[in-house]
Amino acid sequence: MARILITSAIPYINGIKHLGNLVGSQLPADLYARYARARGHEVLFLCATDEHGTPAELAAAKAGMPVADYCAEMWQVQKRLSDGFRLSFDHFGRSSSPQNHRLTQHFAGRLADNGLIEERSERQVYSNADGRFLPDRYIEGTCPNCGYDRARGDQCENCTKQLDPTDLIEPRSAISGSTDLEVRETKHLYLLQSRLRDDLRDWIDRQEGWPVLTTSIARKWLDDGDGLQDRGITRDLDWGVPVRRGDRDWPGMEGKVFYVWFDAPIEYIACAGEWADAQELSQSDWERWWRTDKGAENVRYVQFMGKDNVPFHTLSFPATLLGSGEPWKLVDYIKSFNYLTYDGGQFSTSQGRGIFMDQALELLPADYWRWWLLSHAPETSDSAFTWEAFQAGVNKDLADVLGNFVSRVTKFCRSRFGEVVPEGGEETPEDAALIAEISQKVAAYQDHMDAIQVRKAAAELRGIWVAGNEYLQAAAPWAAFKSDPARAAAIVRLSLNLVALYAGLSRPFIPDAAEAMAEAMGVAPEWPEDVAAALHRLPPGAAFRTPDNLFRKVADDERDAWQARFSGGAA
RNA sequence: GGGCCUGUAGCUCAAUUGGUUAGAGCAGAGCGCUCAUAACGCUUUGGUUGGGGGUUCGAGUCCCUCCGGGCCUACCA
Repeated sequence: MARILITSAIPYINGIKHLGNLVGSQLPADLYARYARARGHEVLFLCATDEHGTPAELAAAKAGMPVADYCAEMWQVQKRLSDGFRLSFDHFGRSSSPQNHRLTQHFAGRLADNGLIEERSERQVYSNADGRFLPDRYIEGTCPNCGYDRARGDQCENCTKQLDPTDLIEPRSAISGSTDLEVRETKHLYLLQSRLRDDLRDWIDRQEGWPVLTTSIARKWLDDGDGLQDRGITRDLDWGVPVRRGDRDWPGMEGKVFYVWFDAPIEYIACAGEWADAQELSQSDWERWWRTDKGAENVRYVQFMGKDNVPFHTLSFPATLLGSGEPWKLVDYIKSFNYLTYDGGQFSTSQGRGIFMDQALELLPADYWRWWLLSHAPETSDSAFTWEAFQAGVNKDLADVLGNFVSRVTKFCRSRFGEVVPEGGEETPEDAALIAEISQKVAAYQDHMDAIQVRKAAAELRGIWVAGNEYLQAAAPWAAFKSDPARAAAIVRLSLNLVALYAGLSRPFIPDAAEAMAEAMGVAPEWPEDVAAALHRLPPGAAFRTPDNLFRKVADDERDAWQARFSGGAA
């Protein structure tokens, strides 16, 4: 029994996320959270929307809404979709929460008190037409290197040369197209991460077993060029956490907000506060997860994220926590993921290419997506979504191997013995061998889940399902029924127990089907800490219900129709 | 340009970190079963581990080089 704090990278607010986003953070985090709870650990699983920054302001403007209203509405949308995918967050918060405002300002104050924040003057491009400063990538113009006329202020996408906005020929606002731009002087706060470089490196070096993806990105940032760079943590925007030094004003910083990447990770902590408030708990109830002086010293903290998020979670956020000088809990394990590609290219929000969470749930129930995405999680390299593979995977694994097993067992029993767990018959060495095999496979499954090896865990779970079919085929209760009905009863009894066992084991991956299996067997979907005992769990004579088929198959023509529909262009 | 990751059967992936004959699933072929969603089970075809060179008793694994794919490169998040 341990205490495990789990956070998923918080999804940005400006629209519905696609399946690539989902499989890179929220879905594996949910898998692990569900597993940890099933094993009896105390879990706090948190996620939230990431609401600040320029893209949120622009998306709200495009929707013709005040940004606060837009975010509130999009939070509702994302919450509903999270529920649809059965993401079991203990709380789904918002980075715009009052709790996060206070905490972000608190951290800034602590960092300033510790000499880790510096005010710097810099020159940035201001658009008079848009009435705002423009981040580099929101400035377009002609590339001085290759002549491409839609180069961005940070980099030319055509020749990949890195640019400064002032390098562009005929620069214009990417938002309005206006060329009425000027360079203005503005002051910003910088977090002096460079001073924490050695502390951060020591901390990274102490970690064992982190994915190569995680540590290599962290080391690259620590050692690249002049080493870890200081980072501006404020912006000239309206929407965000107002810059304050703790609970005091910050002279010279009026009208500015903290940079979204400064306040977003802090929301992991603030979200625990939101959770406590929502549950009518006290401050100490969330602090025991986050403060090592208040109970968090024995918490294991695991983060899930896509690879693009790694620098902020390995460096910036730890710098914030370490630099505060306060005993905040640092992450113990960072599980990072590569990208899921769609039919050979990138999922693209702007081009409407790929499948988005709302669309996915219109096509098929959550379990189909959860199973396929998790069993193909991009752990070692980018992995590809194709409709052919998706169809083959869900049809074979879910409908044929698992669904059909439940169907053949329950329907055979119903037709020969009725809808009750049959009594009588001796347990044979064949049965004992199955129990031993399942026990061994469950141990392997648990090892993979403990190590957060998602694909290996999925493969092992599938193997456990397959073992049921192998057993049934070899034991052949339909043959035994004619010569030795008692033996057939024993085989069927064990097989029905397998269905109940599968419910508990499968629940982290496919929670709805697991519930259906458990309900049919008249039990709760519990984790089999003792497999042998679990396989004798159903009392002879107990009633069960033959469930509807757990999974339908994806037909070739609907696969083709979906492929055509989601080929892109139709945003 | 620099850095990181990656390349294994037609496809998707393993391979206990240098150790026997490189393994699974899917797809293909054959057989079996008839309880079941034409499902299940058994058997089986299929590999010069991207090419070349090197180190080693031994290389998918380490080194060099070439070729291909991907990502990151710090003011998008």
